[in-house]
Amino acid sequence: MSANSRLTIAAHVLTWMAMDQESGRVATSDRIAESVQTNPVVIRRYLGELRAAGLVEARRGAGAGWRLTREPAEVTLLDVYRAVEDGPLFAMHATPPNLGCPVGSGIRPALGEVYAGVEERLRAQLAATTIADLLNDIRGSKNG
Amino acid sequence: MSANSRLTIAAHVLTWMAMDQESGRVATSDRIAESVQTNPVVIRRYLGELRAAGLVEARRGAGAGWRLTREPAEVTLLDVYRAVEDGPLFAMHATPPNLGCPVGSGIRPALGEVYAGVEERLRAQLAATTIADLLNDIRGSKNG
DNA sequence: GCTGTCGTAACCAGATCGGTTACGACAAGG
DNA sequence: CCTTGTCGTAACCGATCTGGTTACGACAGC
Repeated sequence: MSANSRLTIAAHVLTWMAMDQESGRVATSDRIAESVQTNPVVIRRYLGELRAAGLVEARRGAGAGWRLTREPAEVTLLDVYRAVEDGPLFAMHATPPNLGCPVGSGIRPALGEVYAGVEERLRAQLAATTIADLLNDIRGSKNG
Repeated sequence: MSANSRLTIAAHVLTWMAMDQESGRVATSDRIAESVQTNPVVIRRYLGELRAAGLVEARRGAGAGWRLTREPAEVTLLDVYRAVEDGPLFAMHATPPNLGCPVGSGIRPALGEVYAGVEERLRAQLAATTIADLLNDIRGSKNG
């Protein structure tokens, strides 16, 4: 699989913000980029998508930065997934198959049913974990 | 998501072979390519991966072609998935995060647990559908 | 106005994937 | 033995995706 780290990065960003918001400091793309170890512009691109999904908001001007719009316990990985991934998990043929062939015409609906079930389960599982869960997990393994 | 059609194509190929083997003709990459509507070399590449997984075998020389090595009812989509997809569904950071940061060091194991659970369910669901199921589905919707 | 940050465009590099051409390897059949 | 048809695979191209980087205008607080 073309391994996709977008969900990982986005979850990292939000978890970092959830932890950082207790410090009273302002979350900027520069500080987040230090934790992810990448370029601030990359972080701003992710934050832009998260903002479009309503998960974060930005303040501009001097002393600008980012803020979570919801409690970390109310943001699930499914919300994050929806924010940064658009297409389906498994795609159909890039160019249509031969519809004159029984398999060519029938394989897409047949696989479509399977894929729909798989994705539904996947989403349900992602919805079962929140940013707060991740934060607790991180703190728990650190203390214990 | 970088929509991946590899599982779709591989399942198409195997389902086509399952249907075609009843005709008594020889399955060649050229004939399969007609149904998928792509280049025969592309099909041979897929068949090469499926052969490495033990799902098909090839005969060379004149009158050469491909054959399924198992009954279609004994080949699941999980077998196909394993044959043509290698990496994990969700990847971790391409370049490691800042391990000096609690989130940077803790996010990977925390997400790793979630991802492992998701993949396990995904595999279980793919294992529940066989090539024979797809073929029956195709024939059923055609007749009904 | 000065300053710091966002917002975004632009370009590059690497990886993945399908599409295509080409050519050697192989085995059946005449 | 040689012709034939297919496999097996390398090589190259182009499209797409993603991250990395530079650059610069927009914005708001001081």
